[in-house]
Amino acid sequence: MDIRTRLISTAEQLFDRHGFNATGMDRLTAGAGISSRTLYKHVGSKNGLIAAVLNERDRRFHRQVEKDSIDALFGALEAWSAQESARGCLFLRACQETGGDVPEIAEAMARHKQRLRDRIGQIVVAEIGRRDDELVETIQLLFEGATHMAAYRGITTVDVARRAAQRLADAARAS
Amino acid sequence: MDIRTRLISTAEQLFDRHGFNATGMDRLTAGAGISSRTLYKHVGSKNGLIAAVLNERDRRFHRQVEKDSIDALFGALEAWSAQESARGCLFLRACQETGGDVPEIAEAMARHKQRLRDRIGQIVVAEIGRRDDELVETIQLLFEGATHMAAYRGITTVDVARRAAQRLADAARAS
DNA sequence: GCGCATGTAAAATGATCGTTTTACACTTCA
DNA sequence: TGAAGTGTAAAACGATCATTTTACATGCGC
Repeated sequence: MDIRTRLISTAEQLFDRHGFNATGMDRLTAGAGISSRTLYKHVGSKNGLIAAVLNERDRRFHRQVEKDSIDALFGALEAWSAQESARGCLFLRACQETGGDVPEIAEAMARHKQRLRDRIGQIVVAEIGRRDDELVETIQLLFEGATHMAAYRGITTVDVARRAAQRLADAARAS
Repeated sequence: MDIRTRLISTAEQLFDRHGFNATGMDRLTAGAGISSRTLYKHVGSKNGLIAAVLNERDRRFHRQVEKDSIDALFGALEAWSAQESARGCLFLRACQETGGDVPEIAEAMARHKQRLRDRIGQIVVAEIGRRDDELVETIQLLFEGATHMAAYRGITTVDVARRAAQRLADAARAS
């Protein structure tokens, strides 16, 4: 496997499991099996590594979440939570741990959330045949809620979110 | 003001603004205007301080959220987000930053979430005249979602969550 | 075969971490 | 009067932080 890929992948796991500040560079180099010199050649700094991890995660996330129905969207979230482990939104966590002071990290978060919103917007059109910004925001609320509640109640909460979103879409379709 | 109160209050602000690990003891002592010796006499350790902050926040939060209707519940969340600043759930953040490895912190989080759930349970009974676990979980999903979405979309999202919860309760009442 | 990129190992950088300790000042109450 | 309690200031603790540097090994194209 490519060095950069291996580095970013192990860093993602360590950041997710232990937090960003609590994960030192030595644990990252040891985990990836590379020297610190190589790490800095590839990502420049720890913040650069965090940003790289987020951007890579964003790509993988949206590949998995590229669905056209509410049912499939929350099915994808359920699968994601099951395989990646549910510890809340890593993008929000990165921003919170850095106080929102690192531009490359804050921008990665903003991009990620905007893409999620766009995707839900497309799903709403597919489900009810027209745009409905309030419904989009409500589904995003349920999605965000499920992401974080799964951290302490388990992934069964994703199913509850899915049903609620479905019911609200049904009501919007009928009106 | 009491020393301990002042310490916990300034620590809460610093933790919320900059994160737990990123806030050093010197910034905490300087912020509270006390010596490090006094800090350790009062809370024992940094983790002890975090736990104390969370438990105090839990008390204040539930005092503010002690409402009997969906409308008032989300109104309280809106006020909370406006005055305390919206940076996601501080209880979840504390657990995430410590990897869930500190019992006193993990327990404070669990207690906080259980109390929130109980409160929503009472509201549901008041609103539709009977228990409905699915509705309780859905409202908690919207509450949790609003808490985190407010961090990057502003507090207007709380209003969207309130309306969705209201509509779902109306539907449950009618069925 | 030479130069160059790319890697490693390991030490050094200076700063900052959480925590403890030493030494001293003030109040309170018996 | 004096001991106990509660506070401060400041230094020291060893550990760990992110980052840079020094010295050396490898493989590849010209």
